[in-house]
Amino acid sequence: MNDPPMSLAPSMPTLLRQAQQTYSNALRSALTDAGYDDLPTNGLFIIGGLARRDGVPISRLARALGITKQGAGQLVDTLVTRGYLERTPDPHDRRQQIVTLTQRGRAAAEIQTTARAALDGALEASVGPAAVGNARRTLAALIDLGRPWVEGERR
Amino acid sequence: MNDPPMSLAPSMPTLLRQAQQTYSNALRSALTDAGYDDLPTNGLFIIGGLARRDGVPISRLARALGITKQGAGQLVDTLVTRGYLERTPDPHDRRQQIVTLTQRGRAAAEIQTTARAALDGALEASVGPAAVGNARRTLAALIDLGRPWVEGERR
DNA sequence: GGTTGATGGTCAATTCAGCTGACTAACTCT
DNA sequence: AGAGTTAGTCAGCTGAATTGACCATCAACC
Repeated sequence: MNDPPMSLAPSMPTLLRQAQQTYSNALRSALTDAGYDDLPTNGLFIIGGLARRDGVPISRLARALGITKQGAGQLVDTLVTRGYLERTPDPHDRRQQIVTLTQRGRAAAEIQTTARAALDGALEASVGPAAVGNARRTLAALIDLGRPWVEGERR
Repeated sequence: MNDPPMSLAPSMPTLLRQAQQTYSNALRSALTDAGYDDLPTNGLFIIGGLARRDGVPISRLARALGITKQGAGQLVDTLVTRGYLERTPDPHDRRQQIVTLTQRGRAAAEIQTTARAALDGALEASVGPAAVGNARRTLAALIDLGRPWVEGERR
């Protein structure tokens, strides 16, 4: 199509993988430069999520990340010991531990949000806002395509 | 039951992550159904890549996957012991071990390619070929955006 | 022709992420 | 007052990828 004959068009999974790595590298290095160099990979995800909706129980994190609640619990553990998160018991449901950002966590979240916005902006500058909007909708449609499938079949 | 993901308007990294999971789930379950249930995650990637361009040295795999050559070596190891790959020394450069698909590997690659094409097709049916093409180009632009960055920082 | 440096790969030990299984505590429903 | 469900933890484990040390080969060059 657009490339010289030698190179094949990369498959969709490859594109997605590399695109994700692009974001991941950008966010991580912004955080590292700002001194937040001890975040586990999924920590970025949690911190980013909590930046928008503060105070979330662990099991919700687990579902959002697609991992077990034990895994989420461990992840929160390390983020707590590293000073990014706090657990506070929910007064309304004494089973729940509500996870919130500490000051350090909020600072890291802000760095991350800024870095993400910067990359988002660079992408829009490169291909135009319409193309980005379209790509987002296409990705959302793809995810919806997979959703029903996942429920039944995934162990 | 209806427990929507915790983000309001999903960020680009979230979309990419879930989109990738969609592909990953589809390919993996197609392979599992066909009896190839012992592939490690990145094994899909290697097999898919080798389906197009057979015979690749390990260090190239490492670069393509964005992992260390040791990691790639281990991955190839397990894929060899599970019967998907073969190592053969390169006669032109006696340092290199060329990795190729075995019969089993080719069979698995074919299943995977078919499954991927099916999902590609479903996506095109959902949003139209133009939108998919646009999304691919947008992702490629995003990846290019990250590339110069990577060179300097990455090993 | 022998040294130097880059490249390709391996071995060993370790870290890290996430999983399973088994369990307790609290809430909900009847 | 139970029975079932949901939230979370503890303990032990696996798998993937890392670091560090190392060897073999090739390419270049004085």
